[in-house]
Amino acid sequence: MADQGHSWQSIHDIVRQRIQDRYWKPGELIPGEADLAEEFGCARATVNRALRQLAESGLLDRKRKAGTRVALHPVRKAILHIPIVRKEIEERNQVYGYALLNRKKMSPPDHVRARMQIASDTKLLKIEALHLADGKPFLLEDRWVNFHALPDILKADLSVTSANEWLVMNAPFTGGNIAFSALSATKRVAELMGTQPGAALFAIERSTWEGETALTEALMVYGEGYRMYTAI
Amino acid sequence: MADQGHSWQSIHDIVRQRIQDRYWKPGELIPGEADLAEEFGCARATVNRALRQLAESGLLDRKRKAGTRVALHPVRKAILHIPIVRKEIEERNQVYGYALLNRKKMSPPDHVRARMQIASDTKLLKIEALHLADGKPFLLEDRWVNFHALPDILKADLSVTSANEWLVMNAPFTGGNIAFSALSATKRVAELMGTQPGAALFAIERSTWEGETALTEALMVYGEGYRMYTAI
DNA sequence: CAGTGGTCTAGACCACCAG
DNA sequence: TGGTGGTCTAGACCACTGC
Repeated sequence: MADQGHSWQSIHDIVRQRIQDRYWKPGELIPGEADLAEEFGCARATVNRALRQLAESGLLDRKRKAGTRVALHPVRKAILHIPIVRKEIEERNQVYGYALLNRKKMSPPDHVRARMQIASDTKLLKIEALHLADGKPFLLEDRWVNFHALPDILKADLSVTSANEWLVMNAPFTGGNIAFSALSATKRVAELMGTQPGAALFAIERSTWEGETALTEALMVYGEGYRMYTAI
Repeated sequence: MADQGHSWQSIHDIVRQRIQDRYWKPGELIPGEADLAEEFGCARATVNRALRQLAESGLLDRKRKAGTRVALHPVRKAILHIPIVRKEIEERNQVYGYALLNRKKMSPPDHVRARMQIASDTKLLKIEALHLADGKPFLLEDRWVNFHALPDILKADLSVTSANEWLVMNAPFTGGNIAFSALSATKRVAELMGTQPGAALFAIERSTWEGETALTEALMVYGEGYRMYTAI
């Protein structure tokens, strides 16, 4: 017979409760897996699963030999789900619209070239597009694409499918980074986004790489009042 | 002997590579755990561990009976680590400073009362504080604390330890949410933060709950030019 | 060196749900 | 209702690291 004792979920919950109740205090060493397995009447692997989950959540610190301790400074992790823009708008039950403003091969400015580690005589594909929700400006996409690494994008009809969406579907990447910031609307951005110059806008900069090769770098400027939510 | 075949990590990497190489295409059904276990010469549990990890990363969709498919729209998740402000500044090798601007019990405005689901005659502890990096304004903390649920905070010396830090160390919570946004500096905020009125500032609003009880709600306004980074 | 977590195995039962 | 993933077990070896 299997499954006589606790499930790893129930052990997870019990341990979390003990941490919350300060039965085990921050920094304190909790019993080893073998001891807990005996207490809960289950296999050590089951305890391991529960404690591993709690460690991933940042509630426990685990080290071989040293044992398992309640995290002193529980790292608060917020997991942001970054959807395709179209889906984000459709999930709000709004009608998605899209307008390609600009698309041409050109030499990127120095700061872009430096970040993407592109040779000085190399051109990139510059794309500007506006994403609309219910006909109103929602997001301004300003992007540089390394088409030498992604030649297929030159064949894509970017007036129908956004570069954002094309890349998600067609450009596997191995890594990258994201930066969130606030920026002040320039006159041009304000006109495009239908706000006043100087308005505070939420922006995301994203760069993605495949190995050592930069694929794309994008600045996504959201409309005024946009908020990005997540649960913790 | 154990550990003769592949490790779950190596299987994880192989499968990820196959997805990236389009050996298994988006939406496609991949072989079952038993088949893969045979192919890799390991136990099914090992394959399970690898595939579970990939599903958590959003690369696979798994369903009982239906099998495992390559995710059609790989959800891009960004994990934000939200540190204690002091640690964030110290990790930049800057000197942390802190100034308590305001601390008193008072009735919260309606929108705060509504969000926190506080009875209309209930007072909360209102705290304003400025966090400094190398003596310059870094973050403005504007917070409401439900001291009825956290009576100990009334005994804390918030002119030494920030409410932010006190709460992290002393207030276990079961849930909450975070919103990121951009806002325009009011005259008062601009004076405190040393910027011009109207400057675009990055802001985080956080609320935390223990069960059904709201513990605290905070608006954290960062200095001009602040960027929040994370890898993907 | 010895104790702890990390992992793997072979086998088993079960929950779910598409067909 | 049968196939698939989800989980549990008892036992084992290993890797890391504090003492």
